[in-house]
Amino acid sequence: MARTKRKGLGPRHQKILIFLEEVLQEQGLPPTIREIGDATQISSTSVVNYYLEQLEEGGYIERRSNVSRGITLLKNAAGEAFQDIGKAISDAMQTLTVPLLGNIVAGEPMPVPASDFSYYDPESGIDIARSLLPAHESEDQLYALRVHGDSMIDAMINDGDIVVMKKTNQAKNGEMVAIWLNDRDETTLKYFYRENGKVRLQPANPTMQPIIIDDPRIVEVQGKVILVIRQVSEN
Amino acid sequence: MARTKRKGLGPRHQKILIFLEEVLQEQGLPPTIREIGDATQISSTSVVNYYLEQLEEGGYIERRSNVSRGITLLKNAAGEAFQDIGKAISDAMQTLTVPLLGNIVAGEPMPVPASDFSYYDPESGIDIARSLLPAHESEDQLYALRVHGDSMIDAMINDGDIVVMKKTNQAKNGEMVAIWLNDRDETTLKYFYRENGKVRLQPANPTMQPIIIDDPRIVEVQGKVILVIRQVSEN
DNA sequence: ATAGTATCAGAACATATGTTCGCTGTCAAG
DNA sequence: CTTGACAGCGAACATATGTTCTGATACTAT
Repeated sequence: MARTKRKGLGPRHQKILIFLEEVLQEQGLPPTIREIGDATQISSTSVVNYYLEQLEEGGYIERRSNVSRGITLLKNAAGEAFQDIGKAISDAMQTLTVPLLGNIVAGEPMPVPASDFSYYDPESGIDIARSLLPAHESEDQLYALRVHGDSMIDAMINDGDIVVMKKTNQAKNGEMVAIWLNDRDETTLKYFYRENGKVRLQPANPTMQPIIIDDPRIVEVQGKVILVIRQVSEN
Repeated sequence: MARTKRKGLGPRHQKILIFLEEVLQEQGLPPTIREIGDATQISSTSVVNYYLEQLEEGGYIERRSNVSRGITLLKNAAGEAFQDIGKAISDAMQTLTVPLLGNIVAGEPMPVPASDFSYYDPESGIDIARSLLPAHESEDQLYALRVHGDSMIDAMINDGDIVVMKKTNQAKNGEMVAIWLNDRDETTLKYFYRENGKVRLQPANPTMQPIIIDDPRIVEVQGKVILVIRQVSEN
């Protein structure tokens, strides 16, 4: 009924992408439609626009409408993700700042973010390379706490360590979670296992014995441990 | 005869420079004159232009005439040269890739980089945000090892943990170092103290007893521990 | 006070730049 | 052959954006 649909990138798409990469590298400023046209031997601005629309659909670029030079390169001609020129976006992609909300102190409930804590004033933050985190962690569910004292020694966590947590109320088997024990008035970090109606809390330190909780209602999951960081002091 | 000449940067110059830096970081696209005006409470485009001219004279920015958004930031408000937009330099500044050289296994000497290992082919690397490291660590002295087994439990280091080390042959008191014990044929991580001719190796776990070495010659410092990272598995 | 300069506003202007539309040519399927 | 999707051109249009001009205000050295 018609011509076969375009499969991949035609030579003009590629030319445009290559030119975009070049210009961004050299000028630090995205080109105009007419500049692209000149560079790629496309005489009409509408045709350039035509290809830009396709590239945007394909996820290669991003455009801001009615903004001059409002083109952002996302993938290059080879399809590799392109570190955006001039943007720290790639920074934000590679490193992630997790708010340091407070301290874990033995005998006190540990700080837990409000259910919506997307806006708040972090006293300070911890920078974590994204590659250290599980792939899909959404930034706004994470927070960090600093451990004070030796109360978490059975979790192999030392005084001064930083734990990066993910806010959650339920634990899956095998996850390390922060748990508030109603009957003892204390917070601990343990591996969580639900076993025929009971809850087994397993210390990270394999030389230590688990705690078996008969009544699951007295355990309250505060969050899930994602990462532990220990900065060994310089002294 | 007239008003005293402007000396340095007025508050508006600074506001503009700061805004420029911000926008470039976040948008990756220089702002228009009107956008600058809005952001800095300058109601007239001519006034913005006025300040931009001054900033250009002062070498803070560069402008391309008759080009929309043709502003390039050269120095920031503090007068520091601004990392060239469009370079991944800022990436490299904030995150640092430490080569993962191998594993620590009980009873085997742990891998130590050759004295010059600036060029080599890392099988893999660990990304660390610079802010997690002591300020002045030079990148090429660092390497990482993964701990296998429970042999480092007395150092509060678990199976699977990653230790970031700095290559060194001598330890200062109070530093946590990797030590090869000649007489026992094993590597351990301990806090190092030299005390009247003897060496005291203190486990990180405060519940455990130190090792006292009478003859300092049987301890061989392999490196110094900078950071310990534990990625809690997802399962 | 007076003059001269720096600072600022607002408008008018010029043009740089994105958007839209009509029209043409090609090609493959029906 | 006809049709319809694709590719392309050029012009017209709308507006986003830099530039310039006139005038007002404030401040300071003379």
